[in-house]
Amino acid sequence: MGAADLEEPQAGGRIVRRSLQEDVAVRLRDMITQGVIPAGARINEVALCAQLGVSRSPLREAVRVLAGEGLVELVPARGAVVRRLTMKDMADNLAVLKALEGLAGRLACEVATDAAIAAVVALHREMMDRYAARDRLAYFKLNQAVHTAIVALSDNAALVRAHEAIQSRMRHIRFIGNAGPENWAGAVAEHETMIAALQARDGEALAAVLGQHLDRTFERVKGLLPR
Amino acid sequence: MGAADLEEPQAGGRIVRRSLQEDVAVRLRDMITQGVIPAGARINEVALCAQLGVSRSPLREAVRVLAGEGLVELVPARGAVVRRLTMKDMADNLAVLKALEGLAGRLACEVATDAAIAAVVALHREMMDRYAARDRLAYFKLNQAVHTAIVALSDNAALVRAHEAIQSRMRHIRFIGNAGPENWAGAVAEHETMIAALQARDGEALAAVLGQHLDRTFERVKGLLPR
DNA sequence: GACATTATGACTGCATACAAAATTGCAACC
DNA sequence: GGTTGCAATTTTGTATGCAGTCATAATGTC
Repeated sequence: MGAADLEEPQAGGRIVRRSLQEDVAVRLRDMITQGVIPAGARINEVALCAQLGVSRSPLREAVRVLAGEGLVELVPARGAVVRRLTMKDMADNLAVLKALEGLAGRLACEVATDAAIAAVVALHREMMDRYAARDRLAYFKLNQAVHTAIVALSDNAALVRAHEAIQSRMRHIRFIGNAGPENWAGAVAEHETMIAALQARDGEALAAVLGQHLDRTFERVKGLLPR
Repeated sequence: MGAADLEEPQAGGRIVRRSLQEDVAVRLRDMITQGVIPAGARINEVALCAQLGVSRSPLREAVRVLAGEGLVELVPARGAVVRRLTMKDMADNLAVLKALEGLAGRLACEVATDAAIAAVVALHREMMDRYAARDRLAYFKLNQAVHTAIVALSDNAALVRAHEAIQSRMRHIRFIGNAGPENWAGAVAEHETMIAALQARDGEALAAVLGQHLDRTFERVKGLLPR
């Protein structure tokens, strides 16, 4: 898993040099969302180094980046621990997410170009195809991509960053929630409504349905949390 | 400068073990907000290590944390660069901040205890004292503390974190804006209105005045930005 | 048998060493 | 005059070593 991503060939674009610690950071984020490293677990440096085939320096530095993002917590003399979300944390994050996506929705309807909206719609359609094929992992990734893309329509980098920070913290819960027998059809229907509001450029409606969608998502994954 | 902070003695509190990289991170944040390391500047590791009297490991790891927070940018093979805010970045951040503080204001009026509100009012009064004494640095710090405290009243950790992340990115602009001859009295008056709304537990009013305050703050520091 | 104490092992934090890449300076060339 | 090629130096990225700290198991005492 983790392959078959949505990377563009970027023929003429700027050349990208990547450092080892960046790759490690990406891998660690994936491992956390997929539960390979469970919430609350300590990160054993030497063990992970052996597994990933890197030395401790790039791993430690990658972990520090995740700490800054709030994905892990640094405990002195005890290393890094994957942050565990309580029910309240989840609710808190969702409240913030609602505010952010609401703002994003309103801005998107105001400033996005038709082409950009069309691109999101295309993403949505691809997601629907995956739904039709019952490809859960692909659906999950495209679902996240759609939300990220809608926020990106706002053309507000700070908003994108804040949104991504919160999303990455909740991604694990969503990941396991995605595997369960929740109301998949319901979520899909909400997405249809979202896209309709976006195409109509009705910011208020989009903000409202995004909020609703988040509330219901909360309901869907609620049972998976401690306390 | 940087001394005379508002740290509690924490006599009975839990013992705090601090690592070197944490201290370095704190120092770096201060250096960035105060412009000791200017926006857009590369961070020279060996030079900073010599200045701070630490080796490269803790410095690099601290820098990685700041990168995760979005304060600096990691450029492969070229180290870390202090993120530079364009006018648009500033506007973007403010839009998000408005959404966050609006949410915080509404929540605060709903859930905060009277004692907690009283503590914020006390902070506000101390800030007013500093204003009366024209102590700009102390005023600046207390001003930030008041905003942080109001957000903290919401009892929403995710909100606090998101707010802090954005605040820390704008802190430098505010710092230099604080030194200039802006409309200090106006800002102070807005703070009075804020506190009044808080004491009245009028969430909508508080959200509105927080938004206004942010807009005007933007006006005040607008001229200090590139482009 | 339960509890306090000590000893052992594992792990993190920091420092340092080495390798690879980039910046700088200079000279040659078009 | 400006650009290009090259070499020297600086700087970053990665690996490794060592000391301090924490967790756990073993030991001894009541």
